[in-house]
Amino acid sequence: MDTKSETQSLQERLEELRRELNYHNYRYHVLDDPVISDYEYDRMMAELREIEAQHPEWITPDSPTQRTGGQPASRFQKVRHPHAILSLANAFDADGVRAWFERIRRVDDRVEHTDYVVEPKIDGLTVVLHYQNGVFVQGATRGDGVIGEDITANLRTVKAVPLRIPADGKGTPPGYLVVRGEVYMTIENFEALNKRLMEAGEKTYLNPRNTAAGSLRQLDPTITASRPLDLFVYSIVAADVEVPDTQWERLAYLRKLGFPTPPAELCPDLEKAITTCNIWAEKRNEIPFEADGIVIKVNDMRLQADLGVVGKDPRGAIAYKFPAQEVTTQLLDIRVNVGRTGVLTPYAVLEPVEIGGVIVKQATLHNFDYIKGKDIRVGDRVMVKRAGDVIPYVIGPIEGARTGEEQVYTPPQVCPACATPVQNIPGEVYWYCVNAACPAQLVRNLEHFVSRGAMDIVGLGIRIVEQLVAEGMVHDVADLYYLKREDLLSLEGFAEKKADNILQSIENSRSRPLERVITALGIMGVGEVTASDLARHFPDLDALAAATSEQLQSIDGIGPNIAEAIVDWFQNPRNRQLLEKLKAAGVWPRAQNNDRKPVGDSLAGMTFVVTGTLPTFSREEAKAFIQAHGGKVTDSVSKKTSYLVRGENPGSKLQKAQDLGVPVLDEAGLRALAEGKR
DNA sequence: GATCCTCGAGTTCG
DNA sequence: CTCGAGGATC
Repeated sequence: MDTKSETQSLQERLEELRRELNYHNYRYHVLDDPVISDYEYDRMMAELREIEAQHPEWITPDSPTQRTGGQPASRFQKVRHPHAILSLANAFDADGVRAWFERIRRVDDRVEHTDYVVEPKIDGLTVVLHYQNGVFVQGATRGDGVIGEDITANLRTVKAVPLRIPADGKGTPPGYLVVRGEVYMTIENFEALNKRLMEAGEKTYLNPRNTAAGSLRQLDPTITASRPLDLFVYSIVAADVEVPDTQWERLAYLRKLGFPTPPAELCPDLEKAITTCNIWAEKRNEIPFEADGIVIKVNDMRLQADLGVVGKDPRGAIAYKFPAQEVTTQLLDIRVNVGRTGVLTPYAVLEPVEIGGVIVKQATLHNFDYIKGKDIRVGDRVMVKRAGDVIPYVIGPIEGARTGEEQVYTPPQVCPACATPVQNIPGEVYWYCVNAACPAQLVRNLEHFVSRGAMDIVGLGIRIVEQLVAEGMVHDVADLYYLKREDLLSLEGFAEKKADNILQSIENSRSRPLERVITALGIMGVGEVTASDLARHFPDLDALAAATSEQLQSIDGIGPNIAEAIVDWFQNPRNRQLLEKLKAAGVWPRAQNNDRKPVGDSLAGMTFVVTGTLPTFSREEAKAFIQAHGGKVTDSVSKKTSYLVRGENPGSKLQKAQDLGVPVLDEAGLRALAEGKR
């Protein structure tokens, strides 16, 4: 390898990183309108540090590593902090934390036996609060760490900021005290605020951090006052009295003065601290505010001070960053899927990007109104988030990053699969392809028909379904029962074993109970729950086909719309033909005597929601267990939910349950409840 | 008529 | 998990 050109390209990368970082710094600190996520910024900074560590001769005073922030905006008065408000070095995994430990151990061997305080790194806006004789006299933003902005008037409106300490009036206040904290917004308050802003037709915020920063930097304090902001205080910047000499005791001291402090844990050694971090990382979705990582601090403040500072990062603490759940990327294209009901669903094609450990290339955009409402354009830099742990979605465009090249999206006039003009029911959000013979719809229909909750034909996945449709072997779902062995063998990738397995699966599905078959038909608005209600009221499909709208509406949960959809479905000649074919194929279940005895009624009258993975039950088993004991299972937590059953890695439902005060059980608790024990 | 609850439909990656 | 919409309830 040519080392000369390698050095050259490394130097180019260095320049590029500096340029980028300077620009993003300016966007973040001066314009208050960042165009990349903090995580990406941290990553770039880490890369730059890495290069500079290898080539210390390249470090220049204007390198972004040599300072911590940009120039403060001019509209607020500038404030010089009594001491530099430092930032933190980052680690991105447990080994990064251990490497930090090794570094500081070499500096001072007392590190060997120190303990640590672990606190969440809250995603908000850092503030510095000044108290004179117990009275709040000034508050400032962090700014570049040396000079911040005076936002006293705004901070006074934040209820969590004590205007007088000690807040309980007991004891003497220090003559002079400066503390550091983080102003943030809880996820719940953020969502409520965004909803309000949206309803008022105003611009919404992308995330809680953005909102907290934007709210605090309002020139009009009455706007700040209307924003539900919160505060955590976690460090003492300056004081004219003796303060405790460990971080752990300082937190207690701050609490005693009346400051809200973050949840924290005292860990006897580093491995314990790392374990604690990992536990918190897993519980990340349960905390009511957004955190982008966890801070590990050497508990002994004297040792912290002695360890000193590298650049602008104190050695005595490190931020263990979570993998990003929210990142920005380029929206390359918007394409459209056709669902089995003919609904057109737009999705975003993204510049591949890593979110929470997986590479995301696509994200749903829900519907065309969503694109329009958020003003998402092709070519935009967008903020993408993985909801809970799984499905990525586009939160919105970063308008500040626009170049003018972005294209406003126009929904298609015709179905992307069959070119039939699209239709929309006025007042409704969705657009439909109304072609009953649309091949895309047929594929989706078959997919639904063979799916687990319907006919459960195992081994018949989307790929094979697509093949069957493409070869013209299947024109409706009933054709599956008329497939010949030779047909399957003629398909690409089919050998005898595979063909026989699939034929056997299809054969097995002939005996599915009535409710499954009703689900499989794919009547609009009729899913598993409604299908099973219907199966309880009608002995077979002929009886259901003969039902009038009035009869159907007498069933709980079925109103005029769904009743009409059912009647319409059975009147459609195509569907009548389909039913004949099913009947001839022997797929004609009769309602079973639904007198499987409930094991008990100990859970009667109670509604349950399950979240996360349970130790021994699968989701389906848990559901069956609850139902067998007379309980009801629904999907969403509401005030009517009696208990939330939580497993490993719970989703946002747990948060909601806690907000609503719904009691939470684990699997053992559920079993105990079912058995009537307390 | 408004609000809450429940259901259905579409969806990502490995 | 998210959203929209239908249905139930006050």
